[in-house]
Amino acid sequence: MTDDLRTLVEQLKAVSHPLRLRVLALLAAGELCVCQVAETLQVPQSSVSEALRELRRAGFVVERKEGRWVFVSVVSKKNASPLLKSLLVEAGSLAQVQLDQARAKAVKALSIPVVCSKVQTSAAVLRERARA
Amino acid sequence: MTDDLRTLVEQLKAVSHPLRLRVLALLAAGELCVCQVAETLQVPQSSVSEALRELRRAGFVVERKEGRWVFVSVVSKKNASPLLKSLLVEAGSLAQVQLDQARAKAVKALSIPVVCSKVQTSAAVLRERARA
DNA sequence: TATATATTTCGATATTTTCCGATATATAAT
DNA sequence: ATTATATATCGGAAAATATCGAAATATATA
Repeated sequence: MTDDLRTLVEQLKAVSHPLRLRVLALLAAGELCVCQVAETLQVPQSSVSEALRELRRAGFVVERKEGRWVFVSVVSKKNASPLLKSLLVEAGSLAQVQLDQARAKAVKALSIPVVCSKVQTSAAVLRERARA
Repeated sequence: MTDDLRTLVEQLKAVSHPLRLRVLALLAAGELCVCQVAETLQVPQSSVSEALRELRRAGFVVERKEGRWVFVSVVSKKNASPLLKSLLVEAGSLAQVQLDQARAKAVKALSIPVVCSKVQTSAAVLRERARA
């Protein structure tokens, strides 16, 4: 098997999994941190972390560290393959994905990571951001 | 998990496999019968049959029976999802796929199914076609 | 009818993937 | 320093998938 074939297969494998596809499609609506994804989708944090590792390996998402948080987002349009683009379009119309995106909005609105942080932590981050 | 998500995941699973992806990409260059695919890719015929079953389930290929042969091809453009279309574009540029397509041409040129039929059989099919 | 060919399905094993709790690591707050 | 929070990695059992020869099925030929 040639390398280029292997690479494409690996990319397809990365998204042919319910959780990984949901995570990717969720991030298409905007950056989130790992624990926000876990809270939104109601799955164990370690599962989200593993899902993101695969999506990163495939080149579909990138991460940005801020304090103890890791914020993830879909790669920029210029770095996205046509395949990824049409996948996101296709996934974006799924009922489940739309529910997930709505829930993420609610999770974000409530406060910084609902499930894994206290209000003080949120305040600290806001201070941190103001400084930067 | 909602049905629409499950369906998309199944479609992605169908192509996230080296042989299945090769078969699909091979057929993008034109219809072939099962044994021609097996001969072209040099894999057991039962493996090709199983690969095609998955691709059919996913709605990516259709079949047409002619005598004892089963000819398979990619679904028509109007039945192809945008996702399938960009996948075929992406796959079509792979070195492996281009080699496969060239080999299929040679296999077809030699005669009707090289590995699994005799010359008489080929002649019989030509007669059969002439009659139809 | 008997034989050959094309394909599918079966069976059985090997391999990979999934899943999630537990643990480790890193960073921040007190 | 101690504690709390966010994330990553590990371990390993259960489930799913891959693989391919062998048997079954279908169709054509002699």
